[in-house]
Amino acid sequence: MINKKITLKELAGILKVSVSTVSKALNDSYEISEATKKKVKTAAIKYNYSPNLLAQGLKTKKTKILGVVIPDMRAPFSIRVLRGIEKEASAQGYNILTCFSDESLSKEKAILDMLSQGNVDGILMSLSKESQVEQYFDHVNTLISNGIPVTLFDRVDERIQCDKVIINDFDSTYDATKLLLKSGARNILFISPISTTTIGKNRYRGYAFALEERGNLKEKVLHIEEYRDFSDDLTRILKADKIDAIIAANELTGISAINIATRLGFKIPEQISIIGFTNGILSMNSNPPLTTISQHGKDIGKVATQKLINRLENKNLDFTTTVIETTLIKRGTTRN
Amino acid sequence: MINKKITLKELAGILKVSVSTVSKALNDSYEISEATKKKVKTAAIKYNYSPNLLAQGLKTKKTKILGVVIPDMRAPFSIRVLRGIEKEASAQGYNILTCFSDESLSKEKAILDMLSQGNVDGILMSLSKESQVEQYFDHVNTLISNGIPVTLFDRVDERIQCDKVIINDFDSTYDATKLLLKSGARNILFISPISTTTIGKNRYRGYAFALEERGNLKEKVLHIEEYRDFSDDLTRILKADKIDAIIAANELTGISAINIATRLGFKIPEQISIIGFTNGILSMNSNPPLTTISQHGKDIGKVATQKLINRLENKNLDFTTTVIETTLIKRGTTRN
DNA sequence: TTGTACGCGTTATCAA
DNA sequence: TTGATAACGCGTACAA
Repeated sequence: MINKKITLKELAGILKVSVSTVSKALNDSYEISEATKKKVKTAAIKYNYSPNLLAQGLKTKKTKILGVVIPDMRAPFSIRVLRGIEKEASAQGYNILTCFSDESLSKEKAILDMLSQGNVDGILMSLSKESQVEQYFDHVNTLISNGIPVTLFDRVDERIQCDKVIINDFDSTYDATKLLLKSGARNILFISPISTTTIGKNRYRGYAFALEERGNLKEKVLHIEEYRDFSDDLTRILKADKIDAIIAANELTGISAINIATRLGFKIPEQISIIGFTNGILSMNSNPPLTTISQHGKDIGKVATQKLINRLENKNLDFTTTVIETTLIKRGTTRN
Repeated sequence: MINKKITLKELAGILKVSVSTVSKALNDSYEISEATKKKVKTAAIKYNYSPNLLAQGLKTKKTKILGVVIPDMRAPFSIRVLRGIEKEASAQGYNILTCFSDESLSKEKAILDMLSQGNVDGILMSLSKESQVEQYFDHVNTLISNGIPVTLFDRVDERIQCDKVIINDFDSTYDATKLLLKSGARNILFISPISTTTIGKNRYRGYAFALEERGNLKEKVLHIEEYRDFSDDLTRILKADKIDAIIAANELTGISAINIATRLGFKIPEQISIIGFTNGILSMNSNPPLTTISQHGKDIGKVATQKLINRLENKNLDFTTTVIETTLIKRGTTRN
């Protein structure tokens, strides 16, 4: 019995003016006198009017909704990016429609299909593993050529022409490896659950390049499956190879490495140093706290959103790629 | 240059039939012959037709979008619920529009305002702290009386008449406390960053009741601020009071308690047992792994979504409240 | 300064 | 079995 929804037409009826007068008054059109504007606006508040977004969208072709496609919501990094996106979007008056592709190409296709049916003004997305493995991007390119702006973040591909926001994955592990070398490590193990993604490859390259540059050091790489227990593999390697440092290609792997090594009796960081990725809640609360490469997930989300909205509101911009620099956050799992 | 969007009208033009015929054919109306149905459908695929969701929504008053309002996306529990929601929703052909109230009443109002403008068929939400402190729920009740179905989960209030999904917070801490007592603990500290919420109060009550039942034991409660470092307070208490067990009212607090106690040289669980909340990624990866009360966040999300969709598709149901039972997951921070 | 009339892309009603 | 036509709620060119 409280304030029921009211339409423009009904409001016009009450005020005994035409629909268009009400519409224009509400939109502050110069054609309407201040007097009626005021009258209409107060009535709008009194009768609790608010425009129907669907009708408005249908008319203006703008919904003020941004589609977000994320491959894996279990990843703390994804959540940080999502927070950045949501915050920036809502600050700019946009809402977000969040979808998860579960790293699957077919789900990704279905999502883009749905999102291209008029609901969203633009799309923020990170490619699924499967898309990257299959190197299939037609669905994304179709979307773009259909006129829906897309901003890719984190997992991107050069075969897709659009705005992009990435981190310098190569540099991140290159720097991390150098730090470990400087602190005396000589047997650095690289553990990666994301070897199939472009990002995973770049992180590996940064590691490998630093070793090669130093000369005389052997690469040790452990490819694992995401969200799978790898304690047996790691235990074997730790015992056999006199590993004195570990770089993990994502946060969870870094945390698990700490736990496994600790359980085996290794002192961290005295005997084994560990560096992980993502300055997330896990790293801050591990024991000891994990030294990580911060990807500034929130910034990525923020910048990606800004770029997308910028494109929505200003046509004919050139596509650009923004690189967010990573930062090494030193905590308890590395020496000095 | 690829498959451009096409409308019903254009498709009708191509096929030289009327718009309504195309619409009906696509919707498998009994009025249309199989022959033309087939013809229309293949043409629809060929010309890449898909309905404009806005127009469809405007017409049918259904958008197949569920609004989700969550107070705090940093909470691992929220994320688990969100996953449950997303999964169930997408399984049932719904999409979700995710919003975060940041525990703020004014943001919560703004969000509901926006969501009530036609975009969503129904809303899933958990109340913000501020709403619970202020005991202000008019915005939610207005929404409901405006005809938008709402399902509340986790943080609910009896002054809001709608479907609800909750856990038995009282039982959860009651059981946890009993377990600790049984294992020999006599000085159990309860740490809570959520004392202002109904849930926080119930969790406290479960703890207090178990102590009272046992008789002769003193309550020890530490109220803290969420996401704030409480090591000083805890250190003081741990040193002064010979605490032998801790119950933390949420996951992050439990993890922090482990770290602080460990840093002070206490052996866990030998000297201090710890039980936390939420069977999340943090608890599984702490050192030692945290014994937790699993709230089955994904189930909560799933059930809440099912209830909402059920209401959307079947009118005039009575409101019900579903209680999801918690489970104690014993891991490394408790004895035997 | 205000009002009329049309269209956005659909579905639904009614006639043919 | 098919087709005109109105309507959903809004914005806007154009007329008044």
